[in-house]
Amino acid sequence: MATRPAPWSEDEQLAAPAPLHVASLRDRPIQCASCGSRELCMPVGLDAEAMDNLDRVISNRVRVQKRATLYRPGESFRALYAIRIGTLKTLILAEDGREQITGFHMSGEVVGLDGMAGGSYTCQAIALEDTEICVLPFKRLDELALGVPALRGNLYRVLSSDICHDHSMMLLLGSRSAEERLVFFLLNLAARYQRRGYSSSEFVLRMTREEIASYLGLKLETVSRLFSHLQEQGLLQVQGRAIKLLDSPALKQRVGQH
Amino acid sequence: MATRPAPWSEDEQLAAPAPLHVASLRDRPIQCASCGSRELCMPVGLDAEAMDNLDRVISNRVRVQKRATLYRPGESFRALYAIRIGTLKTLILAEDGREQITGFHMSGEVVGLDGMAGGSYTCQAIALEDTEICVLPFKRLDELALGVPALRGNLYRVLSSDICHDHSMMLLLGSRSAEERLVFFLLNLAARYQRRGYSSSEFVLRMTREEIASYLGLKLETVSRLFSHLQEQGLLQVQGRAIKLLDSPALKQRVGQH
DNA sequence: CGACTAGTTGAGGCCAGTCAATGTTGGTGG
DNA sequence: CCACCAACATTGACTGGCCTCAACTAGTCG
Repeated sequence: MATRPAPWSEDEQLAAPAPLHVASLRDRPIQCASCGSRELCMPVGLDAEAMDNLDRVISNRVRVQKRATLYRPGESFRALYAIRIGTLKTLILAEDGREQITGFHMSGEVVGLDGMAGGSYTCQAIALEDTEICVLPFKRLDELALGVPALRGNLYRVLSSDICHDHSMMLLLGSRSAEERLVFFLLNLAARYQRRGYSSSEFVLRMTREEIASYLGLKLETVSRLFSHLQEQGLLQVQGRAIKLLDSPALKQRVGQH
Repeated sequence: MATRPAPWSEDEQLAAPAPLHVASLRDRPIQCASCGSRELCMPVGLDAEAMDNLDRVISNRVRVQKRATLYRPGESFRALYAIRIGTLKTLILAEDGREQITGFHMSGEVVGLDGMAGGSYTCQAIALEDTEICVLPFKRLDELALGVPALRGNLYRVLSSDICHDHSMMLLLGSRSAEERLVFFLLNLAARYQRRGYSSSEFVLRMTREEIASYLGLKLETVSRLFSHLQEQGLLQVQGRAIKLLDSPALKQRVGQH
């Protein structure tokens, strides 16, 4: 019944050894069942057996150093990557050199989805801090998912959530003012930290002003000015990358949330 | 091995009868194998048997009248929709009433992917002209895909392509000037018409200036002025919605393509 | 024919970008 | 440990691209 093979069906072994800044953690036994991100990640809702099988699918866990690249455009698609600990940015490059950050990703999130379409990644993923990654070879993940509806659902969910995120970014970039963009960004970060058990009102940014600006379609000076402006109004406290949201309700109101 | 059921696993029957402006074409026998869009759509690369099975998955083909809604935010996710003939726009609505068009979709393209994540659609899909749609009940599509790797690949491809499209829109909205945005838009339309066997230099827009503007994060006056401006420069000819690209190479150069 | 929608064009204003100077922070090596 | 340097961040002055508001035209439909 099947016809031509799927593009990722080649062996998932890496052709070349990983570069030094992406070190394997193969020796360390880490399991989904004991991972702090399991409630946000691929194993959500899997029973013990399925989770065991997922552990076996994960070919490798790697550490990506700050500023190092996990994958880059053109590299052939073999795997999805789940973030265990740390933060990544993904970005696309235009022919003329302009670049746009398409997302900041934290623990439990899955990146590399852009590679499933054309056989190779279209984005570049770069660590914003030392980051630990679970490598999910796609061929094996796909095969396991055949027998595990919940895993299949999670795969679909991850893909579709990414689409929804991107849609809301299009709304942000297409119709919102600079201030609204920054406030949305901060509230979104806060919510994501909260889901991970951290404070939703106090956190340290992992990215530079320039990276925030790129993500929000602004210039770094504008982001800097907005931080100062919001601080003057008593809505938040900024000290370099340390952010304290002093009045979340007012911030939410400012962007028409609730 | 499976645990909780996937959210779309309820019966795919519609609870209520379809509204009048979305009429069923159940009686008309249409098959993927004879569909003009098959090379761009879900059946790409399927063998005859798989294509037959896909035909059986398609519960229904419907006609959506111009300006009618195919699905709307909050409506529970049951199916993906493949466009057989016609054009749709998808848009998201902000709480404050602002809206952003997230895509224009033509024959062979699949919409509704945003609904897979949360159990209900987050976008609204509206026909820009009378449009014929193949309804792909997701539960059945998913089941068929278990046995058909090529179909599974197509499903992944459609999802991932959407993500890539959205990324390029984020680059467009975040880093490009109004003129670049419009030129990109026109060149993209041209390429898509060409793939469907139509002229890539002469076509009729299905959308208003305001819809183009929304998609590109601009105002309709700006779009109108840009059309006039590009026409003055001899790059294209505009007569209402009829567009003729007079110098595609120059247009491509203007946005740094090749 | 009038009402309505879609599109064009002009005048003026403002938000965010650009350019530039200065301050701050953190990593590195002496 | 501390000095140094480069990367990061802040702030100001000015500019300009796109938005806003408004008038007008063209086409459509009852």
